[in-house]
Amino acid sequence: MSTKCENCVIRQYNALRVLNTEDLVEINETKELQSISKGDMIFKEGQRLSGIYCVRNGATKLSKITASGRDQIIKIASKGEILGQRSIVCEENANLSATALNDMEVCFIPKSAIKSRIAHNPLFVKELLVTMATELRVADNMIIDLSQETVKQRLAQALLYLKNQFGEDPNTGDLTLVLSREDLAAAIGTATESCIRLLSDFKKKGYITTQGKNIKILQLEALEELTKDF
Amino acid sequence: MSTKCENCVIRQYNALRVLNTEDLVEINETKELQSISKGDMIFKEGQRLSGIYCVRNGATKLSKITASGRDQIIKIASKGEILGQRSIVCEENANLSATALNDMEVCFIPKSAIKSRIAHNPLFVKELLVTMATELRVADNMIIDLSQETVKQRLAQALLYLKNQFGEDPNTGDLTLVLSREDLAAAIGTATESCIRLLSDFKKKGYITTQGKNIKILQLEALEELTKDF
DNA sequence: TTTAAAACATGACAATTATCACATTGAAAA
DNA sequence: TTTTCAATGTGATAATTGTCATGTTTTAAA
Repeated sequence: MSTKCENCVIRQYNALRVLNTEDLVEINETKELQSISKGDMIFKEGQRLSGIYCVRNGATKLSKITASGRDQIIKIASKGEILGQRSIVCEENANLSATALNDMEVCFIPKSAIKSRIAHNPLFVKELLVTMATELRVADNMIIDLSQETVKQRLAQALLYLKNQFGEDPNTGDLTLVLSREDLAAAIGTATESCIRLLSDFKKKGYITTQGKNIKILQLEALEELTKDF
Repeated sequence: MSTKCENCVIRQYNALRVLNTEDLVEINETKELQSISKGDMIFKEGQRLSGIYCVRNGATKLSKITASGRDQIIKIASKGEILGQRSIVCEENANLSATALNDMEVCFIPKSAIKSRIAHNPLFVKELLVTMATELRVADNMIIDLSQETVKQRLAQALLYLKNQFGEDPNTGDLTLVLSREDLAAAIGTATESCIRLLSDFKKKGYITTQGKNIKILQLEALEELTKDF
């Protein structure tokens, strides 16, 4: 896979797709390819960002940790998604932390290059706007889920989301994106023990099987049924 | 207060502020001033919007109702805020319903006029982008609150928010924006009965007094203390 | 003003979920 | 390989919150 922005296919997934060759050449000259190891933090809540990160490979959690010590995952970003664009647009410090869920490759694009595109390329701004508006809808719906659905329903939803978004191993049938029980709990907004307990429950009922951290969905329909409110 | 967009001070509060006179004259010709009575729905989740609404007076709740019958308030919008811009930007149906919390005056601006500004005024798009990005931060933080704070903490926060955002009656000291117990419960994501019970609790402790739907904050510090996690 | 309906309030109870304690497993390092 | 530590898993229990029932008050309409 080419590391030149002009030839990069990743950008088809995000707002960078609308940039012309001239813009892309300029971004390519300033960007920096970075390798991030599983568990490493790309940036931390409250930190001033000096650019955005375009995910080439791997997945990251965007989360916030509170005084009570537990953290809540707002979003899982993967291939093609951009991190930090909200902060750059608002000229604010990061509101969330980004932590690698597995080994990652990201392209760091300095703030100046992005700001310059925002200033001169209206089409790019429009694309950013649509992206941000879509993220807002997703966040609003997450608010609804958190306030209206039980932990069991949210776990079922999360498993279906992981299957749809990241797929299953063609050999084993296990969910491709492997989360620790702690991260899975943080994604659905519950205590780790509650999450584990419900996974055991799902196992007992034959909806899933587990092997270490790996999870395999056996009865898709049962999980889908759970997500419906009666 | 003038009803001509060119002279309207309300637009200082939103993205319309960056439009030039020419743009404003065009919008003024197509806009329509509407009166909305308390309790009326401006638009409903799933509905196709034919424009945006600029709030001149009054307040509205943006909420979503689920199959289980309860609704969750995502946001309270008031003077100067724009409703429906997310849907227009994404060309999607409304994700939330907007219901008047008191009598309102809104300016309806047809989709075509807004789309035309988006197409030709990069500065306007940039402003929309910043607005949307800010709303996204607010939504993300609401997710954190819902998952990490207790109902009691969220109620304390909501009361403080109502005071800061809408103020208190200079005579009585009551919170200016009056919400039904049901709406207050929907705002903090709990059952109406739980909300009422906690209000009674706050009364017993002397933090607040109530008279009908009116609430007066007596001990600001006590409520602020509650919002802190130990 | 009277009456009906809606909103508010509280008790009793059940369900959900968190917390603490501790056992077991698995993964990584010595 | 052995050892060590973190992650996973389970039980017991408590705290929080939701639900249902029912009475009271307020509001709006006849």
